[in-house]
Amino acid sequence: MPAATIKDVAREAGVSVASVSRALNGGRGVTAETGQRILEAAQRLRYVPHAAARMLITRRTNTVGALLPDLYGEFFSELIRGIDLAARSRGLHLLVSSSHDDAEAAAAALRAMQGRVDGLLLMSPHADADFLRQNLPQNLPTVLINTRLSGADYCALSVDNDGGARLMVEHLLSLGRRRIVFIQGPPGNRDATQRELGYRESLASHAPDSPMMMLRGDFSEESGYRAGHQVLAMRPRPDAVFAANDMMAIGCLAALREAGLRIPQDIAVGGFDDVPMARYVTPPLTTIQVHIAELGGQAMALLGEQLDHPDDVRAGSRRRVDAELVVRASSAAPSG
Amino acid sequence: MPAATIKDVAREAGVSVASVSRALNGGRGVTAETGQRILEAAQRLRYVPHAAARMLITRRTNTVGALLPDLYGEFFSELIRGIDLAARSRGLHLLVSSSHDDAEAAAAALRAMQGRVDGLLLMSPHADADFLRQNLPQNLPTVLINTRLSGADYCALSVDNDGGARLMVEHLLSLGRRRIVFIQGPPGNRDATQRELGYRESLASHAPDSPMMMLRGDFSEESGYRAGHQVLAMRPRPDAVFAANDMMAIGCLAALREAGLRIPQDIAVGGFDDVPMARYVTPPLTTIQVHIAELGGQAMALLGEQLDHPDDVRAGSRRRVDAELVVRASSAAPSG
DNA sequence: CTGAAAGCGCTTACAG
DNA sequence: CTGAAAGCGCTTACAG
Repeated sequence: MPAATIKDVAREAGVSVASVSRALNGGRGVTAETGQRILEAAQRLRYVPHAAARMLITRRTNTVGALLPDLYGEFFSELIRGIDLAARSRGLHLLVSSSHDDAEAAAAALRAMQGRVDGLLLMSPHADADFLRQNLPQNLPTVLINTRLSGADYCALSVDNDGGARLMVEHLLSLGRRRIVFIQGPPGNRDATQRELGYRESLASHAPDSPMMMLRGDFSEESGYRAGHQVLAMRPRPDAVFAANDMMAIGCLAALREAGLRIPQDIAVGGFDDVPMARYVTPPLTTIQVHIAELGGQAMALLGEQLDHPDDVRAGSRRRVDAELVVRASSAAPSG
Repeated sequence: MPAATIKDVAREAGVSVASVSRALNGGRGVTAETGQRILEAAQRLRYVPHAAARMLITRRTNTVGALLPDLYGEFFSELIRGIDLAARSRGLHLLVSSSHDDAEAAAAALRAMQGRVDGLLLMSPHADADFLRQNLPQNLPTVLINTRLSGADYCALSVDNDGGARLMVEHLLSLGRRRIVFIQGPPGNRDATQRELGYRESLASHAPDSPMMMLRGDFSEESGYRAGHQVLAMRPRPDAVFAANDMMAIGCLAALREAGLRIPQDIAVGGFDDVPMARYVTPPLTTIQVHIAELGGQAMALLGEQLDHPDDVRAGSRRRVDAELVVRASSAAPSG
């Protein structure tokens, strides 16, 4: 037997469908007594309003879409969880889509979401200004997460990579380290670039005499390991390494320890991300923690505001999620 | 300006809406020439069919729902990724919902999905037979993932915990270990119980003379650490530890090493899950790997079959995803 | 307060 | 091949 419709409820309660609709949507415009009768009838029939019909007439889907580059790994896991929680608390459903290999696939995913969502959370390497102009349905509330976009047409939210990196450099400097080498991430990667910028800025302003030293990496543990070997060959040897992410820091740590260096006595090591593993390597890794779930939650909050007040969207509004220094054993004063 | 509708396209192309619909849905029933004209008009207007209207009339949402207990952590991260990939390859959208603290919240989430999805992937601690009968919309194709349900009314998919645990025990036995202690998971946890069962079965059938030894744990690293101390106190000391999950194995490893035991020479340690960290502890952890993404993918495949052939649903069909032994340095022959 | 009716944007028999 | 029309299940002015 097919699911009950509003007609069935109306018949069961002996009223019109209009009254059923009113009773079930807040109960305004019906007497308490009719309302009660309708509610009971609906319960008896296990009536659940047909979502599509409601969407069609109200032009509201009560759903938000999340377009992400991937779902795998710590970062996305936390991000989507933050989004999910915030969406649920607003009574919104969450439609996810990820793993778009190229811009065309991302565009298709974007199109496919059209009409299914009231708003969009978008994080994509393809999301430059052109792409958005081409593919984003106009008037669809959208919040950009961690995109490289600098334009002022959309709300955007990102991690404070720059500030986080500065925290790390200042921490290392405060320990008395003066020869801090930076292991870069993949060229063109936005996070990596911003973290490097923070390193440069902080060093320039707080220790103008300290040399800026860069080693190439690609975020992989292996590249960190290789960079570790390069560090070993540098003369005079750096007294601290700051890797643009934890995995490289971990690889570097391994290379340095294999060579017999004591950490942090001989050389301090810092990373970025605070992956779960950071606490488990030997010695535990000093790093920068970002509250990713909060990133997702705040993005959802921003989107929620747009949904509630479509008129005064503060397009171009930017917000950042703070990063935080987590000191562990891999960094300490040279003496001890 | 509001989004273009099928009427706009019809007017633009100078045909009826019926023809537009036919042209855009496979092009059967229109001449190539008209079809072409319609396609161009649609493109010009950036026409995207209104999803809700289509759902309403076709009774198809082209969406599947995934109800999960959580989204956080390695397991769910991989699971949802496997689901997402498989869904996309079938042209299906993915609606997710998670973190239902109690049965009532899970029920509400289930109800909210009604009418929004063509099928359901369900993994929930609350999903016992009663719960499903009460809350699952009838006739909604559903695949249960890793539920404790033994009934024969639904398709179900689960991890082969039992077989995986047997692999580990057989491995340890093959190394000559004869006193293998098992660290249990949380009481009532299905995975934990099945893994323990595998331990018992395997020991009983392959080494009936070996003692069965159980220590209580709760899947946390701390509980593994505590269990490690208990292991140290046992006389004669076990020559191998099999923890019901990796985190406990890692905690146990720490306790044993702190006490000066050599691993694996003095005692071998095995875990279950193959979390990313397993490769990074010292020594790297021997464990059981489960292809979680495959679990998600296969669940989606099972659901896809039901969607394609609603008539011959093989309700009650069970399937398991294999587990695999990954040997690392934490286990080896006692000699070295 | 209540109901009849229009209409949201589609698809699909049904005629022509 | 093509179009007019019905209808999917709702909500919401509009009357009464």
